Amino acid sequence: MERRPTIVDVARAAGVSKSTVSLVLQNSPLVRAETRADVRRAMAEIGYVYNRAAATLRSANAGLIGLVINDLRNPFFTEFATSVQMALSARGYATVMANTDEDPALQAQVVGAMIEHGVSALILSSAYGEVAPTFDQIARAGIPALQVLRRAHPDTDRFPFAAPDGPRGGRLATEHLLERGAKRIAFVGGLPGRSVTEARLAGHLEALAEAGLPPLVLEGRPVRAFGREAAARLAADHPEVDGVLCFNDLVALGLLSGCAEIGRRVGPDLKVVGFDDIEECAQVYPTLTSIRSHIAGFGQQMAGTVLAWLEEGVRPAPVTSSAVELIARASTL
Amino acid sequence: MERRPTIVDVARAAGVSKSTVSLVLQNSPLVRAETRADVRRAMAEIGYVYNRAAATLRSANAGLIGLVINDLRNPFFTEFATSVQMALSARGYATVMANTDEDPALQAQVVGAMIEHGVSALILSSAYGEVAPTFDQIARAGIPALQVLRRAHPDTDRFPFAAPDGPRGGRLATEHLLERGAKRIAFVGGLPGRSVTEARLAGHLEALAEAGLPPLVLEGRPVRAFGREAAARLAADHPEVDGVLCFNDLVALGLLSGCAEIGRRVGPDLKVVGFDDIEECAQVYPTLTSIRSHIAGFGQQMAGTVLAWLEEGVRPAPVTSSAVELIARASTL
DNA sequence: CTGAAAGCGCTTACAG
DNA sequence: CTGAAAGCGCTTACAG
Repeated sequence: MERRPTIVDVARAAGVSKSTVSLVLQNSPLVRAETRADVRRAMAEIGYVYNRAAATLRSANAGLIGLVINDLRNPFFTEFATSVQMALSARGYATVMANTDEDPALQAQVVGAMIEHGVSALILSSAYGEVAPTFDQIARAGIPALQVLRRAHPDTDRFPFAAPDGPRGGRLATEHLLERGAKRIAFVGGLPGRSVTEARLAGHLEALAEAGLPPLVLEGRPVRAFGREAAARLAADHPEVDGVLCFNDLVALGLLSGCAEIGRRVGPDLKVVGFDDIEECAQVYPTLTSIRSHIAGFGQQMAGTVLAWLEEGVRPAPVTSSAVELIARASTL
Repeated sequence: MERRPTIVDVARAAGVSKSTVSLVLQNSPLVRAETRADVRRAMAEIGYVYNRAAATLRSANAGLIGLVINDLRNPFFTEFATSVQMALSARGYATVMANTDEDPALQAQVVGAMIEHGVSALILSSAYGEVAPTFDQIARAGIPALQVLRRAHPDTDRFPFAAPDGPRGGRLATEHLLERGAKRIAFVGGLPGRSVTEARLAGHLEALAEAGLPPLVLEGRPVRAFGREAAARLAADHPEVDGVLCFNDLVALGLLSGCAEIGRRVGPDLKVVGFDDIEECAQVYPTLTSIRSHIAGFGQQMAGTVLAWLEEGVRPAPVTSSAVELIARASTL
């Protein structure tokens, strides 16, 4: 039957040894240009396809990176994951991707599967909770693993962490609301005790304290539905609130919908700032002021970071914060 | 150095031969329960991790499925990809996922990389355009490949195609608009000549013809920004239009924003139907009537279909349409 | 039910 | 620059 051709077949067709073919495959400078061309031609002729499984078995680097995401349906994480994957692809790596739906047990399982598949490194936007099983496996496998966006495991020496600067973003947003004349500001959405919530809230509370204003925090799931609910709750329970910093854009977009529903004008009556600046912020009405996390760029950077670690042994700093900036739009006019 | 343990180490620890270990790994009924337990215990003790690259080299099925998506940032495709990936994961398969950003050349490249990595099968929501390089490679590799959502390659005998029922959805949406009293209906968004546009439009035009109404089609990119623009264009150029079927939910959501912007009331003044029923439809204000494609269920089904093909040789029918239904909400009240 | 042997398709020293 | 040989960690018949 039509067995897939191997380097032996290529060697025969090109009239060289299989070692030479292997060297050509690795772009080794040891092979003469002419020989290289002969070999390449032979490959094309007989339809040779490189078998990475065999190469992996012998060498180690499988050219596979694992990407684990807590919520791939959330557009923020989708944008991140997509930009990581495309950057890795451009560097010749394939990406095994898995959504964990915020479930640490499922996360441990998919990470185990990825290790079996021989991923050379991992990028992990972890679920919260019992993450020991996940990280123990990674430690045993001894592969580079980068924590991104959420600091789920405290040992950042072993598992370096990188994320957009949450405290700075919280501060910028709050200062902006104050500049635009807000007198009573609420922080809406985000679950307590989670690293992202803590970071964003910290900057917010600092700026608020400096302005001599008391905090008002409405905790909640970081989803549209909560934002929508919050619009009604704010109007009913805290009518004096005239400025809102949302935990993320989804909450803010939900809040916008909720305000439209109850006839509250966003901008004049209630100033709203989102967080992350996903694409939709510029498309809704009114357009949404947000803290830009430059998530696509951040994803590309993480791809570069993990490959530098893997290929050149450049271990990233334990903690890295990437720059954020405020994008002012109609929701705070 | 700390070499990763192999089946030889397990065999030694358990006091059996490595063949036996291999059989245990494959859950072969040939091994006695007691022996199996001994082996499993030994594995746990020495921290054995299965090396799939080695297994693949010898056997073939790598337990890896390739998932190629034209636009992973679009929430409709994200939902699809995520549900496929999670269903595959539940069946013990890992997913190599890649976004092609609608670029057929990039698609050919990522498909080539996936084949090198030894994916056992492919699920492909293809880019449009020059897809021959993509499908030629797949044919040469001789692996099962399922076209989903978009019929990019005409040879559905070789590359079976499955998608939610576009004509039926187009018809249901149009009939609903008519029932709700719309007298002049436009179809907004979708690029001409593409399989999805053609399918949805076909059902729409049929239903319109049966009602004796003339068509009005505004072609455009299937994105929010186009929908937003379309709101203004409709108001200016076709003020008589009182019902709109959008190519997809993104266009419809953009249209809703655009209507809010120009102060046109969706529902009373203009009835709007989206297509696919992504999660956001139930969250916006006003809530959006849409054709539910059951995309998560569809994704799970596709995972099952490709595994049945791969594992049991059950080749799918050349063309499969999955059921759609209309979900009526406030945008057509 | 278990063991010994060959082989999957590469890469890696090691000679030449 | 090129070739012959060993070996990566499994699975697969084949005996027993």
